[in-house]
Amino acid sequence: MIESPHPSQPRPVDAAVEAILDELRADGGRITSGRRAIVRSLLSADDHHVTADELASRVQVDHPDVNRSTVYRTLDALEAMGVLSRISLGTGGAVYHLADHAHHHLVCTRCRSVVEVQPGLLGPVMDQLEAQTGFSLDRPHVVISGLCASCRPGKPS
Amino acid sequence: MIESPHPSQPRPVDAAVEAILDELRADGGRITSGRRAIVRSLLSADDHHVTADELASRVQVDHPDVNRSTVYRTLDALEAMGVLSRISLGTGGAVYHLADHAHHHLVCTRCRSVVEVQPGLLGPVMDQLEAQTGFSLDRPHVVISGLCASCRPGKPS
DNA sequence: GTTCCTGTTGCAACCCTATTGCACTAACGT
DNA sequence: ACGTTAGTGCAATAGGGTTGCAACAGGAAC
Repeated sequence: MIESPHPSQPRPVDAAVEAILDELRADGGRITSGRRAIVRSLLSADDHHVTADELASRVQVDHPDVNRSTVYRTLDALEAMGVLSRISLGTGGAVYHLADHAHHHLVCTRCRSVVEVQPGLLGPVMDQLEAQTGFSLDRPHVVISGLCASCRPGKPS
Repeated sequence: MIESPHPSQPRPVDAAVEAILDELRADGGRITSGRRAIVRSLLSADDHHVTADELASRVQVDHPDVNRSTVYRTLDALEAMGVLSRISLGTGGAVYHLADHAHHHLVCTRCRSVVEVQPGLLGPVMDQLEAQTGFSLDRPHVVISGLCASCRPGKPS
């Protein structure tokens, strides 16, 4: 990993990592190299939805000494702080994404890909559901399953 | 279990059990006492959402020799035939309900109670989602999580 | 009624995701 | 530098479900 030649212009990812770590510290938590690596990996993930296991594997490339249970515990801590959301996709592992990136989820039951849906679309219906049932809906965690365009019957492979 | 004194007027549950078993037979399957017990228990469940484990326990009261894996395999078979739907509630076990009883689900993340929502309400939004994303949504399996009225913060216990 | 083919079952072992108890380590306020 | 205490690695455990295999049993054909 080559560091930027312009330390006075930190990469946005680095700034975001430190911002989250600061939250963690402000919450009475401690900053360890493992946690820094986990947060960095979380932020630099291309797809915004990572499972705990994927994250552990990625982190362990550079930090083989970071245990899977540490990843789980760190994710728990970050979720408890509201920094990220844990989305349970039904089958298989849960996925995590940053909480500031709010949306609903469509997940393909065959290829397990996740498509994000703007929260606006479901808003009015959710309001109506809440009024009818007295539920307080968990809007960032809404998951609707189905078959994505490529997995629909009639499509090749 | 006392049988009806009027065998010419079978109880509705019995008729429904045999109807499902007939489907199973028509599909090339065989009818066993275990399967009959499982289907009967499924149909006489008061709440329409049973987990595989609950079902196994109920069946084993009268049929202790019916194994858990048999329950899973029978439920799989019935689901494959479209007789029932398996709903994955996120955390904890999946629940099953009859497919002819279509609805969406709100599930409380605290007490795990399930409230049914008429399919009509979400229909238009689902159409829109499908058009936008190319997904073919799994309408009977829609689950939205949240806190039910009794578990909302500020309520007693 | 018997036979035979094949679907079904019980059992135990296993998989996957996640959690936990415990002894040890290390962050960070002082 | 030190002490407190949060965080960590490790191994064991839990929950929910699946699977390989040998034995068993529907039920169509005779």
